[in-house]
Amino acid sequence: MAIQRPKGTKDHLPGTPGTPEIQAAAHAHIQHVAAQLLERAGAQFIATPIFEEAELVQRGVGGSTDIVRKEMFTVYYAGDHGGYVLRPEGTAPVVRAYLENGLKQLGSPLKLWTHGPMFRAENVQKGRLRQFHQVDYECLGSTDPLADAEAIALMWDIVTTLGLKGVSIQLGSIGDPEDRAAYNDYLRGLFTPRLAELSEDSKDRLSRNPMRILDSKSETDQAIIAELNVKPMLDFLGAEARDHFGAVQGHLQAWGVPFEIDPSIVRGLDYYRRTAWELHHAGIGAKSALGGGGRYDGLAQELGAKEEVPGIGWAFGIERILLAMADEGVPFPQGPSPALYLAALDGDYIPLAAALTRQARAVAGADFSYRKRGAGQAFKEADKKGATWAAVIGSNEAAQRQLTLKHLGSGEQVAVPFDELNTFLKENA
RNA sequence: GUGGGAUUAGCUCAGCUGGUUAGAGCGCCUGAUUGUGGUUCAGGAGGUCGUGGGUUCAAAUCCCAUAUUCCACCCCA
Repeated sequence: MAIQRPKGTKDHLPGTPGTPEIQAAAHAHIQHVAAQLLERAGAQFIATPIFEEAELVQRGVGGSTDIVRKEMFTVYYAGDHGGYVLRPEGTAPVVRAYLENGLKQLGSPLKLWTHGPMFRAENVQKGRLRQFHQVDYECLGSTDPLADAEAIALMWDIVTTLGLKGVSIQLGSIGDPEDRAAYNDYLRGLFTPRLAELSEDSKDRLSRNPMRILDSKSETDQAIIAELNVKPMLDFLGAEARDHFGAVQGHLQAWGVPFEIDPSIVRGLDYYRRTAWELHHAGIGAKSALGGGGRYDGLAQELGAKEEVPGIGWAFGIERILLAMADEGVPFPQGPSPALYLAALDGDYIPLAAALTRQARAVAGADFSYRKRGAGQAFKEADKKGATWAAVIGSNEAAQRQLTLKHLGSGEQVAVPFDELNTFLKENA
């Protein structure tokens, strides 16, 4: 094997080899289901470049995050440009495009969705790739808790429509920036005297992001946390954030969307505030998050907008959805299979088979053999291609100007004149 | 970035303590099959044994490095 694909990437293949994670048709299915539900909800499709100015990611995602500190793919070209980055997530680019193109003119709030590859230079393990694919939804221009609840409900509708049963929504609020600052101060005050006892990771967390200490996997850390009787973030919410969080929960309950309050939820990107949530599934490895989202009312100004554009959005990982579906044994639709397969019994009739096939493609999937085939071979090929109907063309068919179509599922045979073929396929494909 | 396991045909894997032309099943191609598929039978293609180096008369097998992958940590989708 001379050249291999880069570490942490997957080829999306036709057919059904290996896991659904690499099946092109399975990826397309997820996108299709998401597209349908999101567009029914009024979300409009938007696509942004795969690469962006490095500064967009640094300011949007946040300089203290692991994404910016150690996971950026930087792109240089022959010139003195400082470098682009392959986008690691979708929200900052969508907000950038909204601001740059004045999409406010389309009305407010504006619901947008996108999908495509994202890039993070991480170490690889199951469900964790360097190029992965996300479906991304953003609702810009509203601070209403209805926007939050609707976003969460849409995500829930997509995973349940896909057939997943084992998904849970972990919902929390990280408050407004001043609430979070107060909580971080509280945590630092609590943990600093115990600094020497904390794990190495948590010593580092104490300065960068104290909330992360709370879900440390270290037993000694957890013992200290239990001993200190740490208050949850939710106790520090200001009145507005608390009311907002309560309203979000109320809407979800009214709509029958199940969720669990997770007071320790911490999202990895700096721009989040107030509502934050994750979708989890037990069957996809150590990282059980299928996706997550949150509110990011400060992001637009961080990117240089003069006026604030409140927003809320989420993303889920298509590969992780596929792993979850495989874990539950949820079936996937396969790639395209023709409604009709034709083969000529004699070389003289190959042009006729080709012409009829092309005619049939006006109404249905159709394919034919380039070579003359024996009748047995013809049906074997048709079967292998997953055709619904198959027929051979020889002197009889050519003389009578009709096909004997055989239904490969039932074995039933039907005589269909050439000029009624398309009508027949339209009704029976 | 850290620690551990794995890597032999397209896929799943066998290959004993080093020994001559590296195997199986599935899949693929051809034929039995100049007029009816899923079955069966026969034949065939496909391998730098992840890569590079070392030890040895001799390496898929032992040693070192490296790549990829899986598991865990960090952390995210």
